[in-house]
Amino acid sequence: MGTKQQITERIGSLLRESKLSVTETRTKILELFMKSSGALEHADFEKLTGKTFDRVTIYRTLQTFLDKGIIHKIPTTDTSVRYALCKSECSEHDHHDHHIHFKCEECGNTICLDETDVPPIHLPKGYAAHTVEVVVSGVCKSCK
Amino acid sequence: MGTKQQITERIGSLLRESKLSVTETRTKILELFMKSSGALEHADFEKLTGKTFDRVTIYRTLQTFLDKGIIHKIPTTDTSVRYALCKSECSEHDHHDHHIHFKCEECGNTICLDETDVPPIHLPKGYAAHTVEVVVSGVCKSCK
DNA sequence: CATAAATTTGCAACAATGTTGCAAATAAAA
DNA sequence: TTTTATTTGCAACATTGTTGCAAATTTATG
Repeated sequence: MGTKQQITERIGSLLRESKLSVTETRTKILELFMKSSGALEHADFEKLTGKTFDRVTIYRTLQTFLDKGIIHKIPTTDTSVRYALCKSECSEHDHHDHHIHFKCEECGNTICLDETDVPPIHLPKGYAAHTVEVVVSGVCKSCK
Repeated sequence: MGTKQQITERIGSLLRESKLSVTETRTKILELFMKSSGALEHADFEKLTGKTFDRVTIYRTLQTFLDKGIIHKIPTTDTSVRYALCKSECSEHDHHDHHIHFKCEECGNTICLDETDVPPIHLPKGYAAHTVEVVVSGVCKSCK
């Protein structure tokens, strides 16, 4: 994981690579992503340690990160929106998630299973697939 | 598809089987589900032909149908919630969707691909799967 | 390092979406 | 037909997401 300072430096590079100003909000939000194992939703960012950020700022920051391919959304069956950090293969114009998502029914956490590939889906004739999203619900390692 | 009257009768049976009163709202909403090929969202129900139903009634009706296993939700990456009719295998206490969902990036429609099975997912050790949701985005038959 | 230019933030105001309690209306049971 | 149970619609509210704009912060420039 690295020291606090190393993480801050890594975040700085990430933001500069994406041609974004290095600001307190962006740094804090990325820190939270790196610290937490699972996917985050909007509410998680409002209770950030110390200073609280305006809801609007958080919405805009998350949207910016989505645009730049730094984070991705995870599909849900409710109105909540969950976000997770992208791996290095993702970029602004070529944004793929080749992993599946797992939502634990016990603890409620959603995590990216990076090692588990999305299986090939055989669609009926006439359909062209662009992206495939897989969300598995069940009981996770920790809750078993 | 059958005549209007046959559909109405089928809807009546479906509701009675689920131990629900046969009301105008429920009938109209089920009619809309049966007429439309794809998944529906809340807004689609508000502009129902003729009489308009209260938003609250629609929310409650959809929730009731979910509880009874008449419809199911489809995961999305935004805040919208999409619903589709369940097939006969679904019931109140045993609710599976063994098909995948396809969202067309052209026309915006979401449809259930009933013939396309969900492939088996090989999870890492320690994870127990309960349900698997697959949503494929791309271009559908009609838009190609 | 100081200043100018560009970007980001926070506030206010609004829009859209979802929820709850309760009385009136409707459907089912007697 | 009358009684009982269920459903509906209204009002009021809670939550979530959006837009314009001025103040604050960050980056670029001399």
